Amino acid sequence: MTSPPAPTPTHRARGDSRDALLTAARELIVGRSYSAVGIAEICAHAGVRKGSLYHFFPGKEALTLAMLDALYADFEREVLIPGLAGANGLHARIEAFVHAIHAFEARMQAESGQLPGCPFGNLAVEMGTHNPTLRRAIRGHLDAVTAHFRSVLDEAVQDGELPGDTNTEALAEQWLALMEGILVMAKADQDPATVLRLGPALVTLLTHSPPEVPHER
Amino acid sequence: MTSPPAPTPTHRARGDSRDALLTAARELIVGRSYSAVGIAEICAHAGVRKGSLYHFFPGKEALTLAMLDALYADFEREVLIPGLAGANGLHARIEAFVHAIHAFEARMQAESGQLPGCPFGNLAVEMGTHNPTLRRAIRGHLDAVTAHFRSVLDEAVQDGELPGDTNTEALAEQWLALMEGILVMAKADQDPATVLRLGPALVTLLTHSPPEVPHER
DNA sequence: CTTGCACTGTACCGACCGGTCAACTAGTGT
DNA sequence: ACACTAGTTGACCGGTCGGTACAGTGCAAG
Repeated sequence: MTSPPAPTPTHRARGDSRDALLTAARELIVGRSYSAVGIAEICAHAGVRKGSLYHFFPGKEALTLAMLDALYADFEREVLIPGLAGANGLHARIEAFVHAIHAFEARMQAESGQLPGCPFGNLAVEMGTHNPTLRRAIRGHLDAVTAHFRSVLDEAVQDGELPGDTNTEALAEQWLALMEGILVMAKADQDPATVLRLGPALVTLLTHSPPEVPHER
Repeated sequence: MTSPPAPTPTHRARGDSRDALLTAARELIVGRSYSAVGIAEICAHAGVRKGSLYHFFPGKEALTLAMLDALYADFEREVLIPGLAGANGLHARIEAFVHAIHAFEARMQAESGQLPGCPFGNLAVEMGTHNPTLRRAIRGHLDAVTAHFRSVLDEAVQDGELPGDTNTEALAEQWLALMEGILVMAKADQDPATVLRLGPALVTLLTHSPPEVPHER
């Protein structure tokens, strides 16, 4: 423990260039988009030269992939878990979640002047048609979000707030779809109030889950 | 009628270059995205030289604006009106609309190999944060779609299918948001079946409109 | 002290971006 | 026959894109 405070075998001259690149890529790509942000701008924002970027990552796509992993981890820890587990009852949890998203969008707009919408949904739309690697990675993160939604719904079923035969898997996916749509609209408006205005739709969708018509086949 | 079939006063040597440019821009930009398609590619696809493009349009943005106007007009005539007015009853109309959207996405994927999602939603997401002109134009088209949804809901209220105090304006906006979200998910999946899988959420949302809780204030 | 190696800095690449320009072509009105 | 002009053409512009090549640079182990 008296040795220098570097647990890793590398020397790491000064500040971690890799982390700086990931942070810069996150701020810029989330604030704008994948194709609107160039390698040069990411490097400048991170205070790192291009050669270092290509030492740590094979290219822009790999950097973005790593950035998305870190972004999802933070989103899960800072928004998903506290926003969903904080309140009691399904209705209250939905409202808490909507307000957490609203707060995030409003803060981003205050900081950068732009309302970004959902970073994962944005990338899914942007790269869905011409970058299968990124598309699949994003799809995986969206699935992880759906799993969190589902556990909330399962709890609501156990507490008797939803019918026992509720298809929580399907409903969780619908929840995510509506959330993504709300954020598309908010981005089109560039107004965080749109999140609050459309939020009640989530309550309608989630508390009236199976349309009384049994699934005809 | 023995004169050449050109009713307009201009000479128009051969095929309309302007229309060819609009068609090419539509096919390419809808199939991929604004920034992924270049001027050169649009011109090549239209069989027109770059100089002609800049004769008819001041630039890429103006071309896209005109393309979006034509695209919305066609969408309204070919999908929105027949898809919504074809059936009787709200439930049937929703299902007909979902199937119309599914058919469009499946056809696009069969033709171009890519499932595009909603062209307007895509552009809203792509340009929302850094092209206010395009953003506002798209927002206008989305409003026009909402107006169509609302008239369907108003009819349902008049027919007694929805409560008389239904806020059809708010509900129409929620309808659009959910539809956009469904198309984001379908694009992330690159699978038109996602439209059908999530379609029932529209029925839930639209036939249970105001959560029985009166709007607390 | 010397060697090895992770990391950095800079110059450079070909391709492509949106956009400009002047010269040309071909119908139209007089 | 003439001039006018809408439309067309292809060469060209500066700038930026993602990515590459390679010579340093400084730390750590031998």
